[in-house]
Amino acid sequence: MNQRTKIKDIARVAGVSTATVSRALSDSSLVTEATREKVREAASQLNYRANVRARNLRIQKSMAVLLVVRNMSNPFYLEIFKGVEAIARAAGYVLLMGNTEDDPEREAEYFDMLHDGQADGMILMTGAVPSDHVVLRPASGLAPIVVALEAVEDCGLAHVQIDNRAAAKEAVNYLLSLGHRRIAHICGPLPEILGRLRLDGYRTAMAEAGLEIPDHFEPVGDYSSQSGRECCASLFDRDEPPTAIFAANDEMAFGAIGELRRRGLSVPEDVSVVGFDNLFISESYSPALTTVNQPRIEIGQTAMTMLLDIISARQSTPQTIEMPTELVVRQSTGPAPL
Amino acid sequence: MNQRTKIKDIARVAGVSTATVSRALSDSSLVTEATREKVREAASQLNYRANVRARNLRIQKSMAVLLVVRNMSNPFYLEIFKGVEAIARAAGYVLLMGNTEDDPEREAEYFDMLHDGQADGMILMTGAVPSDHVVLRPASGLAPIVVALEAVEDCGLAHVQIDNRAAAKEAVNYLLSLGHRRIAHICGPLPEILGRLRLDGYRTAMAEAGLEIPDHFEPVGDYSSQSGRECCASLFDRDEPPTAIFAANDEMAFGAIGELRRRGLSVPEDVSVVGFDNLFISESYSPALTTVNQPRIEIGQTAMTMLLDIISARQSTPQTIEMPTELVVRQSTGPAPL
DNA sequence: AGTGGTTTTGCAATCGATTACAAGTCAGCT
DNA sequence: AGCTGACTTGTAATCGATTGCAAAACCACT
Repeated sequence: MNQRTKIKDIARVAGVSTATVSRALSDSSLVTEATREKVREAASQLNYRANVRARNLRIQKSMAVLLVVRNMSNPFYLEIFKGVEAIARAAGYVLLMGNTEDDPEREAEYFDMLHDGQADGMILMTGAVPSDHVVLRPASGLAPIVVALEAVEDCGLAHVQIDNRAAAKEAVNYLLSLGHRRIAHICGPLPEILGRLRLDGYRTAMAEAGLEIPDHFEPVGDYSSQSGRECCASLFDRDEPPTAIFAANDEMAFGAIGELRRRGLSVPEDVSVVGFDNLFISESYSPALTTVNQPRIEIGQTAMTMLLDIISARQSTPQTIEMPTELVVRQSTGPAPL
Repeated sequence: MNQRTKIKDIARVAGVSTATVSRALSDSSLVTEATREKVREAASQLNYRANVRARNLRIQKSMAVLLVVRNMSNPFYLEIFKGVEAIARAAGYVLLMGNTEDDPEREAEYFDMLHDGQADGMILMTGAVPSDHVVLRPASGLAPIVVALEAVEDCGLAHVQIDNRAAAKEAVNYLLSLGHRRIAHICGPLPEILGRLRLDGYRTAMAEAGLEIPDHFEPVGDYSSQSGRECCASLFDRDEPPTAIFAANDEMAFGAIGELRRRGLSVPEDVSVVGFDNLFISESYSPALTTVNQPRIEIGQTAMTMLLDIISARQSTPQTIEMPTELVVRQSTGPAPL
């Protein structure tokens, strides 16, 4: 049922050759206005739409880009999807979704899809790259891949990033400016570069303020709110608990706030909490969460724009673009208690 | 750079014809084990992957399904994506994302994609269907379209739904069982069937309990937390405010809770709040939100499974499957105050 | 009418696979 | 040896568009 009329039918009805039909419909300057009109007439009468599969084979493109994430149901990606989609569709590309679940085999599959022509390019939001895949070393030019918000070292790929270290540092500095001294950091998983960079920013800010970080002030979570809850509990089960918590993402911050409330502590009067990401929900959380905003829509747009530049060979060296972050101060932070 | 080796190259290296190569690689029983091995050898040596574009043209499929939503950055869809993706990939299909932003033109575009063979099927999560599109009346069989969580009347399309009315009723009944009598409902937009069904469930429950609904107890929001906040304010700016609020979705419930807190009311001691959807974040909200769970992963899986059945012509009449919902009781609800 | 030049059109190759059909191979049997 | 039938392989058509090249049409001008 997918296909009915083909170019041949139009040609017959309009009384011209298939070549002319093709040219007329693609607005080539090689056909007279009269012919074009005749063809258009026939086409719309027959409800014609060019078969994309045939065209793609012929022009050697698929007009599709792959967007690959580690976990499709992570809300963080939503607006990135949106940004990517907007630019892609404007350029006539469709968006293929990939979900790796951190499975190396799946990751490789998506690279294969690039290789076998199912997509013309790929935006990667998984930190992993198959070590030695053919698409990584194209015969000429740059691999049509943009790594977004993750970092792959020494791969010769284009990147769109934020300065995680600086952003974390800014968040901690803000807490310091409120008079907090005992500030803890709920880390993300440390095998990942992201978690390490944010931790590093935290440590740097503390060091520059001349503060020692107690041993147990750096519990490690996994970005889930449950882990935020547990890390928070570990902080408050000991003496001299922190007066402020900087969590490596918003979800862990939510977990921490829940745990604090469970313990009868109020935010921000007793403890201040800062998150990272500025999820859509952070603003309507109560208390509204102070957090580091990542310009996600713009990140998506930028990544897709870069990818288009690479695909069309406008760009042939791997660029790294850094997007600005911004600390959004809301109600979950306040002056340090006395 | 996308394509390098083709079937011809393999044929040459393996010393057989292209037909044999094709057959060997597709595990046809028409080739001897020896030949197959020879071909496999050559293929892996040359790093061969079949060109998907060529194959798709020949077999007249695109092995892609379209997932079309109104707004890509709505967190509600996340797990549905995931469910759809899981089934699709298991069946060898890739997932194309569509985003309509409620623009009828865009909606039509996605139907065109079906028509011109860019996708083999479509899962629609927009309530809208172009009134008279060719794909809606295929020459034979059923249009390869499944409508999920929205309803399109009289369209002859397959549906996956939940019983919104019953679910809403159950939520309100629960509040009634806690002793609440003044229960308000923050509605979703009423032009949409979803909003009307939930409102209807609320009214039915109230009527069956013999309760009158005051005029202003049905403020209408737009599913945003901001609108939840405003609707809540409108309820509490008058005398005899409700002791419980049933919001048509979780985000509005969050907004309402924020507003209640701002007014110094505590949840659930002073006011109980129930949401709808069970967003990922609702569990870690504080207080954890009592809400109606929709089995989103399963909804996605079911929709995709139905679609596959239609595509493969295993199913030729438009079915409607109803998925079960479940009231998840958490901390945002409690006994009615005296 | 003939010439040259510019547009328009058509023919047929092409993209790279799959597959119907024909042809070839081989073993077993009389 | 010749025949039958089962099993492999190869040839070439096909999917439906795009496009290089050649042919045709048209126009203006001598």
